[in-house]
Amino acid sequence: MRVDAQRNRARILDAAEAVFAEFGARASTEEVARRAGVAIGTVFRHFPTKDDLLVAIMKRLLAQLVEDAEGHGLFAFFTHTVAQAAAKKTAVDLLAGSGVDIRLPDAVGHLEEAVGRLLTQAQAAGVVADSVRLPEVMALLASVCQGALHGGWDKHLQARTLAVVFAGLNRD
Amino acid sequence: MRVDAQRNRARILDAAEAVFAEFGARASTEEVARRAGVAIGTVFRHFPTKDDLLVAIMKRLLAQLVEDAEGHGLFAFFTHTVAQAAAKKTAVDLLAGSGVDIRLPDAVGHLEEAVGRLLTQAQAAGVVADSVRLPEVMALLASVCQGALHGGWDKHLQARTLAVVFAGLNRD
Amino acid sequence: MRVDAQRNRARILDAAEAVFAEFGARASTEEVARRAGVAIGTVFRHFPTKDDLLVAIMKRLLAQLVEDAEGHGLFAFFTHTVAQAAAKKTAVDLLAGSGVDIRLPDAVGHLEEAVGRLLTQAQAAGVVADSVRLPEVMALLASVCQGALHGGWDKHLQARTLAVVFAGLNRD
Amino acid sequence: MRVDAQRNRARILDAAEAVFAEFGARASTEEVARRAGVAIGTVFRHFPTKDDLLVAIMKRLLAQLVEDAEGHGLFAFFTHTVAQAAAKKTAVDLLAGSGVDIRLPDAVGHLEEAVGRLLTQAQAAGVVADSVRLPEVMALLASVCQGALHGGWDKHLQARTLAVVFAGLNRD
DNA sequence: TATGAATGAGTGTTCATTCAT
DNA sequence: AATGAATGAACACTCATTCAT
Repeated sequence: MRVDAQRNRARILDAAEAVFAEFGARASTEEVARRAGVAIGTVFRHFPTKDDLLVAIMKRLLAQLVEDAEGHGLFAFFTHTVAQAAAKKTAVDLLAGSGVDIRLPDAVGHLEEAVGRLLTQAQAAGVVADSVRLPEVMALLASVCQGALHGGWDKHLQARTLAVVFAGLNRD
Repeated sequence: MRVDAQRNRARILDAAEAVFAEFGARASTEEVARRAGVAIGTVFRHFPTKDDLLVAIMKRLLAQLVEDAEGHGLFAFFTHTVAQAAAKKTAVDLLAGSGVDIRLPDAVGHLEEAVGRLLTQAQAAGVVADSVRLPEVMALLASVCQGALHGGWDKHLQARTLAVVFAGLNRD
Repeated sequence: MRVDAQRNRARILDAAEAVFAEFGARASTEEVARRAGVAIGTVFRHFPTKDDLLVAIMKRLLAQLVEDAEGHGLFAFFTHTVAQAAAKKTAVDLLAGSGVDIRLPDAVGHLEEAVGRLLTQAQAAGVVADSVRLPEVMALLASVCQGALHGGWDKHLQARTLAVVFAGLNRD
Repeated sequence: MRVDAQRNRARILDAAEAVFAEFGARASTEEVARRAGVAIGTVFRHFPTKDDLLVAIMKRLLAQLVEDAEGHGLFAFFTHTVAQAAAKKTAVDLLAGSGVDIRLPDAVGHLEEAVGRLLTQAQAAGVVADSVRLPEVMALLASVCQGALHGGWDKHLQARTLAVVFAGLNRD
């Protein structure tokens, strides 16, 4: 039974990620249940509140970002993350706080650590100026992701925009 | 009575701007009416649809931005707009499209023209590289505004982040 | 000023007849005002209540029926009235009492008198059996009008249905 | 819980039939819920739209008519149905199309078949002329029901009116 | 533990009616 | 007398959440 429950939890998370990515955080919990192939009660058993569900998604997405950060350079990570932004609509949306107030100190902290490592490497490699600090890097990452997401930028605009940011990081 | 109606229209817009800034676009039209000191029917007489109200707010805010663009340099305008972002939460939020689908080609077009002029001036003055084009400037403006808004950045972080962007624009 | 008011009253009645015929009694008073080229307040000055307006229309339509009754035989009047039913949707609808409770003893009385005269003539001419009384004639008239109206009968079905009724009146 | 749901569905239908019969199709869904002893959400769970509820009532009533048609002669069925009309106000009202646009081809088709059988029998028995066809029989049935319903006819007037119709059917 | 029916507060919107101009 | 802006009760419908089965 534990196994089934675990499987259901995962299914619900997957469904929720897809549904919220498609319709925004205003999508109904019923729709999530439908997509997960589960009754509405089951969703609420696993996540007593809609917000709990959103928080859980966020945690997964942030963990995914941390994983992505391993094995890339800072600029590659930036580019990759921005490109994914539209696909992972929810993450950015939720970080952006669409109605829901979410605090995820741990998950965010881990991401900051990961990006911090990339920053240090980039500075050691001389591609980012020493005066740059982590907060503005995180700020720029979040900003450009949101811009890319909501603006519907094409690849070309993404590239041009990131070029400006990278130039700015390289030397300011 | 035209005068009173005009006054009410303005009051409703002010109230709506405040309410939507505080609670997001999901705030109820009733709350707007309450804050405007007006019956719900009056809101719907002036704006037959909640979306009409949101569009009207957007138009005002974009017009305000256009006005702000006159008489500033590009970087000053950038800085000022980002600083205002949190105060004018709605504008960015709506541009970001939280649920509501809004097309404002005219108003957006005017803003682009205004920023385009600033860009040309900045390039003439040699503070922005000639390779920079308007689309990425708009993209960066929107991005950083959203970042500043949702991330709750303090003045210091705003400044550091913009410093990177300005350096990037200056030379990339 | 009296003249203008009278003109407005007539315009409102005309508009109301058209609007209610087109959209049913659920049409809004605003729509009537719009079609009459008059402000909503003017409608309510002339007819303090929507029901008052409906009653006024009914009176006009019944008076029209009385006029139609002059110079026709009973069967011709029947046929003509049924054919008009769809065009004069409201009359039948209101007689049918769609929500609104209306008592129009005088107007209905006059119509009954007129039809009574036709009945007497028809019996004198031997085309309607002597055993037939006015109440069932009125009942059949109202019934078939409603049927024709709501059923969307074509001319052919109208004719066949009336043929049965006329045969029944001729000899029962 | 399927059982409880079924019970609720039935209760809602009963309540709706009563409420719409009493107040017309303009009665509020809330009133139906109240009379059914159920929360408003339950009504909408079973009938996602007010129109769905009206359609469901219609289907039930038409099915009832079909059932009534079994085991009666045409005239008896006519008489019985007209007498019931006032009690089953809604059916006629809805067939009459008060505002709501409803298509019930199947249910109506079944009723036509049933009445068609009665007609054939009546013609075989020689009480209805061979020249009479089903469409005008249906038309007369609907018409007289509406007349009886909205005119508030007493038993006596019903009988006299139907006598004319039956005479007309017998020989025209 | 899963189900899905039930709840009911809340939302956007309409419209008859009132009333200040 | 006419205008049309304002009112506010009412409505159809949604959805997060609870709970009986």
